[in-house]
Amino acid sequence: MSQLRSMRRNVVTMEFEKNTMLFGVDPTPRIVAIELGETGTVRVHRRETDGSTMTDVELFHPFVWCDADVVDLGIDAEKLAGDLKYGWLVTVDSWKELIALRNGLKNAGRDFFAFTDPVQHYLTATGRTLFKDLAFEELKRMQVEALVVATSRDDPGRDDHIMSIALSDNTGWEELLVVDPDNIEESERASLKRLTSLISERDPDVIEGHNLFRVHLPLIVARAKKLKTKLDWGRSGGFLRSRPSRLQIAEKTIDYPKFSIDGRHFVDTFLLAQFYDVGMRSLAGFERIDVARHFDLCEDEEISMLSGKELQRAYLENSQTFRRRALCGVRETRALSDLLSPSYFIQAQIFPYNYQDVIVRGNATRINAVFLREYFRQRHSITEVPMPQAFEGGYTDIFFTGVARNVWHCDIASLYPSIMLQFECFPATDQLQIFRHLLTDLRAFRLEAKAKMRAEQDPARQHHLQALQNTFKILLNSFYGYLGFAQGHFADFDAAARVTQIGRDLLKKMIDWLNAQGAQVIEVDTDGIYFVPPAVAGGGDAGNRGGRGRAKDQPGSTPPATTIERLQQGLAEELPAGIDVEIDEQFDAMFSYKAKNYALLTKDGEVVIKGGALKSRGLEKFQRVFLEEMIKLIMEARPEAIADLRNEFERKIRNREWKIDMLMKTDTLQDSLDKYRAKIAGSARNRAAAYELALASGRNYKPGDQISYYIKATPKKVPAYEAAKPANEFDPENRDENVDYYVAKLDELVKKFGNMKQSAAKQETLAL
DNA sequence: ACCTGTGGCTGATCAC
DNA sequence: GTGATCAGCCAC
Repeated sequence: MSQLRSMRRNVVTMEFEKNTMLFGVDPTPRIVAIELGETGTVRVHRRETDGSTMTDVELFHPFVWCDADVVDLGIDAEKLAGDLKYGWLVTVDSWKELIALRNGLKNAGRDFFAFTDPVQHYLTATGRTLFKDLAFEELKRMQVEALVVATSRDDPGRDDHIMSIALSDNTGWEELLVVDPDNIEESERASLKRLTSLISERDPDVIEGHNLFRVHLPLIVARAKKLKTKLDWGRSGGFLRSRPSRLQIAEKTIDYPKFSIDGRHFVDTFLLAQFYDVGMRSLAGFERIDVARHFDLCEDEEISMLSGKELQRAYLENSQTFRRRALCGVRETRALSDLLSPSYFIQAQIFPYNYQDVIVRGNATRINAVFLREYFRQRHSITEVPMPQAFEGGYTDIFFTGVARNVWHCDIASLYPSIMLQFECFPATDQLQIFRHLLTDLRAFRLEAKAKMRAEQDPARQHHLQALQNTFKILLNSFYGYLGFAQGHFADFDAAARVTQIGRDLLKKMIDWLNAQGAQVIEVDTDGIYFVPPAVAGGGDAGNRGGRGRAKDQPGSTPPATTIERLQQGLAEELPAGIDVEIDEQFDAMFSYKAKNYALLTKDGEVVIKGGALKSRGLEKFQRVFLEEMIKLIMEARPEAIADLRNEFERKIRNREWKIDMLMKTDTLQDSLDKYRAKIAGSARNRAAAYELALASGRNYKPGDQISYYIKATPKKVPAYEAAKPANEFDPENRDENVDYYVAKLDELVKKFGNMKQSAAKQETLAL
């Protein structure tokens, strides 16, 4: 009970959580799940304060927006306010009726718009959202992981079967179901039945797993089918369903079977890790071991890294190692979810989507859903999606390449949101001015949440406020994207074009002013400028005119605060009200290579590298490490040490000292293998190593899957895709990597970047 | 059925 | 060998 009370304390209700435009108009608290019920109803599951779950049966009224009256079809429609295209609303009394209505309208050739998801219908129509007044800790989250015996080529007669199913939940409960190797069929069936009854008993709101969708659920379903065992995991008894789905994460498209079950949510930490990495770009890979290592969550690395064969042996020996590995899996999944899911928990309180769907919907889609909910509430007509139109983006430029010393950075705080508000760049069709209101409120809320976070003493509440303000930040930044979102009902490409135009003009104004002050502008991207301050301002000279190492021990090279203030003040005077500029960082050196590609040496001696040319995953690890160390030497004005560095790397390649992960490359498959084959046949693309290996493997690779490979020695020079070999087939006892190939890569790097100093000096002489 | 935006760089391959 | 094209990844 005291634990319960402490959970409840983490519910921080703030004024802004009463904002109905953002959180929906209906305050019904503690809804944990919604599912379709008997005809015309939904079941609404709520968490009681004692931790139990109550189920209410509520009426369900799905709806369709039409562009005209439908009285001739014998259907009642409500005329909506305003004069936007979809000005009539037809409401029905059950999901069945909605499907019939949609078919009827389609057959009659009518234009209409309707959501496809019943939960979105219900939440939009009622203004409810999940999880209001609920602490994240009060959500019942269960973790699942099935380990399987892989069919090996050595033993083709044997089917895959489950070795174990590990389970845990956020109360700390754990259970491990191990299939008896001497009585597989019966024991496996019993394990699956036990799994189903545990789900029913412990009644989780959320079922979590790493690779839940692409690995564990399909596996469990396949075995259950074979063993004729039903998976009735629904809160009210429904069965597990799945359909193919596709997910766009930045430039990657991931195909996966989307599973659903009535009254509960599935959360795949593999997907959470993918989304996390879009912002951070710091994960080495997306297997659980990669992610756990990154967040320092590994319980026992050695155990986590057991190979499939070792694991299978441990299983057959029924060893303690096996049990530890199996449980370690669900513990890591739980820890990962603890870190990565709170932001989505908050978003589920805002957007009219299922928790599970809030995760997979894009930012702009979620904003669109808020627009439509508010237009629905005010019984206002809505637009159709506008015709897409290309528009220009941010201003990027580079004025100096090479090494510069004493580099400052200035940037405009939240450039696009500021421009949208200050210059009224709002969607022309937004007759209710939702865009303006939401943007204004979100900005105020974020400041409020930030201030409260700083003042908060309790770590748990502070954590919640951090997640909250971060969620607001992401939302704020997505509003500009929404203007240019082709599927947004209220998108406005002209408004988006105005935003970027104003942004480009502001940046150019700042550059001109800095140059006029005698500063040397180095690199510019969208909302920020790297520059060397004018000599009078800070004592740091432009570039490295005076030779290396000069600036540091010069008197006045650390500028008095007033110098920064003077420059910042001067810049501010160039800019309109509501556009705030800040000189936020200073660096000892900058290695400026190309637009969006540079490195910085911080005052603490840290090296920060930006840009695909310098740190892309498309480079092998040894290249990334070498580049980082070489650039560090260049920025530290020690270029004479580069030759030694190169020789050391060459020695390690020739002596085959590294593990293969230093030499291998990891590519993400973008197309399905069928599509790749078709493109090759039609000469629509070139062959590529990753796809050729995927095809040769015979395994069912899907878009989003990653393949690691290296280049093996071949008698003759052949294209990379012919010399590529999967990294997992690398034999450390009989190494066959092509050392000449990798040494040549090393030399290319030295040739390309080792010369940079010279070219820098040359440009500099010209510039000065 | 699903989908925020534009700008920029590189490596691999292939046609010329 | 050179340039064009595509795919993949990264900055903001």
